[in-house]
Amino acid sequence: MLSYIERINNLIRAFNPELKTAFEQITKIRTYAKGEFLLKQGQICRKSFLLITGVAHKYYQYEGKIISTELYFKDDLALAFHSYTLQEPSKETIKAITEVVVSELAYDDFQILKLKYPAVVVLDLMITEYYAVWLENRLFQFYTQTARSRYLQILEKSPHILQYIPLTILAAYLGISLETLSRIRAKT
Amino acid sequence: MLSYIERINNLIRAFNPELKTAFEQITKIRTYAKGEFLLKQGQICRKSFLLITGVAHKYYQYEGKIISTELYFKDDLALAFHSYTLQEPSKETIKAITEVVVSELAYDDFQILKLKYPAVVVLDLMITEYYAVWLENRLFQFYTQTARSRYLQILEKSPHILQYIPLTILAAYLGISLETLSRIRAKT
DNA sequence: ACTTTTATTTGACTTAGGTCAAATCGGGTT
DNA sequence: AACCCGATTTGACCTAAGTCAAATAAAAGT
Repeated sequence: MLSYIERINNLIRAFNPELKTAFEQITKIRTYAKGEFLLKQGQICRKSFLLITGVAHKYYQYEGKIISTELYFKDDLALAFHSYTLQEPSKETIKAITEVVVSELAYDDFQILKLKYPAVVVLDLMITEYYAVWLENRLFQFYTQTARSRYLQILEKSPHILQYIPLTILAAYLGISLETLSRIRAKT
Repeated sequence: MLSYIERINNLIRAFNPELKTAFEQITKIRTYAKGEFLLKQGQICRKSFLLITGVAHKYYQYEGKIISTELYFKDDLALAFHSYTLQEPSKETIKAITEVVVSELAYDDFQILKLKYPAVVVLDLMITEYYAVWLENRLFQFYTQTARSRYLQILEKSPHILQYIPLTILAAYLGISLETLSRIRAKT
């Protein structure tokens, strides 16, 4: 996702103390071991996960293949949007690639908070807006860029990704086969 | 977009009379002739357009090619999301394919309404959520479906599209070349 | 009806990326 | 040091879709 985190942080910082306390009370720090699932396909996504440390991966399977939808790092908000928003079973799985520490927040608690504090609805809207912009951007990249330039762009913008992510996952995230990624890396 | 319009309509129906009046006052019916632009690339998207009749097309140019991002029919809400949300110049253009009648609503007026009525923020959130789900779905289709099955799916789900849309635009919307579309249509 | 323009189809050829299978490379184990 | 297992690379071949160019077909203008 984009670094909309600053804007959102500003909004949160402006929350009154009462609301801040309310937030802290429904938020829970938790650690997931490497390889553990934050959400499994078929489950309803009832929590959002704000990554504090580590790397996570959201993906689904389609006709045997793994299709990556998102990679999460520090400060990213991980959730299966469709499932979370409509509280329906998720097609996507979220898995910890490294050990991951998250701040968890239950959907229901968040909804209750929104009823009580209109400012939280604004927060929700902002997060959703930025997710939509991120999606538009990803779609744009798939329309206009070749596999190679998508790879190069990641190299440039987020070289840290390569640190932690096995090539299988990176290939899936780029929407190409492992072999193609390997060939791209060979040249250049 | 999905037919989220019902849910949204429910929400709007539940608005109190005062808010309904306020809405009507800032909303304006307008007609665009076939070929006219609702928004040009480079402009800031300062209005949203709810289509009442007609068909419109959102697209951008990239390296000489036209890339379609959305087709709008009756009850669809047309706007260049990134530009609208951040009030930045738009990469996208919105054009009337047929004569189009819309209900226009200015960004600024909508923002003011949101400040005054929290329910409008909820409305905005709902619309944005459904747009994000629509985007996720479109991305999913590009990942998993071939050009042919994307075409067949449109044939099945929205045959009315073919009524009004020249194949050039449909091809762009499917993310394929005009020739490929023509060949797909030849078989089957 | 006849011309001009625009939309669509068809043909020949190219290309990015996929698939399947085999070969290497590492890094732990013992 | 020898072995194993997953990760990565390399090779040979295939396919969906793109490109460019030419041929029709359909619309619009006169």
